[in-house]
Amino acid sequence: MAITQRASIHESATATKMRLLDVSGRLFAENGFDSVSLRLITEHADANLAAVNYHFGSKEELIVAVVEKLVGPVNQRRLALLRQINVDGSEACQSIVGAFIDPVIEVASRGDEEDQIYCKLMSRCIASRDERVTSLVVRQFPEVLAKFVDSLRLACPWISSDAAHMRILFMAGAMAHSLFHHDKLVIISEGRCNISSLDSLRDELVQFLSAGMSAGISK
Amino acid sequence: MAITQRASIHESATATKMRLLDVSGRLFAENGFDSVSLRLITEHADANLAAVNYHFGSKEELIVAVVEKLVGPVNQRRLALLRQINVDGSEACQSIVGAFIDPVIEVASRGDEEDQIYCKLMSRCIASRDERVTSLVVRQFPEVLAKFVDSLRLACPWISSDAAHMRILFMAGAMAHSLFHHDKLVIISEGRCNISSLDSLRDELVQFLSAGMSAGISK
DNA sequence: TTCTCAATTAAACGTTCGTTTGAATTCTTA
DNA sequence: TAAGAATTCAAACGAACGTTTAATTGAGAA
Repeated sequence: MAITQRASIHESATATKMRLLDVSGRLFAENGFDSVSLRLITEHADANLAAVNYHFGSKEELIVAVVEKLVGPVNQRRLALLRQINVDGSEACQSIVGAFIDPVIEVASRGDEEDQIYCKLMSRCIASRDERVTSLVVRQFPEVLAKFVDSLRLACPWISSDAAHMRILFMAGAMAHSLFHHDKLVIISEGRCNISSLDSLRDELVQFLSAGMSAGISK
Repeated sequence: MAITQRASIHESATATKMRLLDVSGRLFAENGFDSVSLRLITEHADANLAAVNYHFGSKEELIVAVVEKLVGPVNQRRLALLRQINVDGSEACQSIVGAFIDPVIEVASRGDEEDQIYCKLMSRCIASRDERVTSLVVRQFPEVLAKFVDSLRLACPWISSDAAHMRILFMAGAMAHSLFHHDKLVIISEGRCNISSLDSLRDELVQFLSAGMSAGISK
């Protein structure tokens, strides 16, 4: 008997489904997961209101799909960059910091759009305390955290395990926050600071963070 | 004629109003501004559902009241600490970082409660992109940012204005993120890291950030 | 062509939200 | 104590949300 059963919800990839993923990413990045309604998403994606529930099952599963599509590749790239580092070199800390930050910058610069929506979405994920998102982060970050802690302690043997963990946390926070809010800096500084490009922000971040990472030997 | 008009909404300070402020702070800190409904707030505060609208006008004005009550004093304390710093000293950067962080730690340690709800609320404000909150932040932080930039550039004259602004942004991000998520670190590290106290986190933060702040002279 | 099933559509459902209302109650003060 | 203002209360309102349903469309296989 020829069984032609309906494809699993996560296997098919129609044009509508991909449009929903793309539009959702944009809107979630700019306005947060809760504030964006399915009606807004489906309007922007030229789809019917029921399309999200049909293709993804629920709004929650849509969020999961959007986040996993974004975070997974970035973390894989981080680990790949980390493996290439010589932890004995004099610039090991800069390389470690770069391995953490650059995959995000790359994703942000890859898009054909002007605004850096992927930075904002990524930062939103890191900074979120929403259970739907943090459960994803908790699932995806242990390996990244462990590997970066190992590399950091190889490069800077005087750092305790607890301190190394905290410094990775500091790095993630500084990166997420600055990628998220650097556009507000021109307002809060009342025009005195104008970040020209993502690359200049990246360079300042690396200089700042690598100094913090290796702190403590001379004290 | 003796006009006894109703007091302005923001002047009176009944016990109910203060209970609402207190309970709202706790719930907002733990669950975010949107997720917490007026019904949940008024239940926890032993008040009627209409109490918030009566005492504050709207939920939005309640949020403003909660945030301003928290952020205002912290920023004043920051500026006070900053004025006491000798920017020529060898430990100027540590003092600058301390002036930024310690007021938050003080508020967090002041409460009689165990959990550090004020840290979380403060971090939620800093990290938020909610218009209601960011407009408050944009209004309250220009002076703090400008003064910290000035002090940093006096202590480290080789830092450009743009770089100084960015480093303050990095500091705020690392602080907000780590105060917000340090409780998740034990999970993500799979038990390998256990932050014992807020003070130990503070000390690591200061060491990390002051190194980042003064980075660049030897390059 | 006819059948089949994935995809789309319009409409409605039940819930939750912030807000409003008007009466009841408590507190103040003359 | 009596009058009036301040506060509390139960109840309801309209809007917005995620979700579901049943009918319809459209393309590929038999």
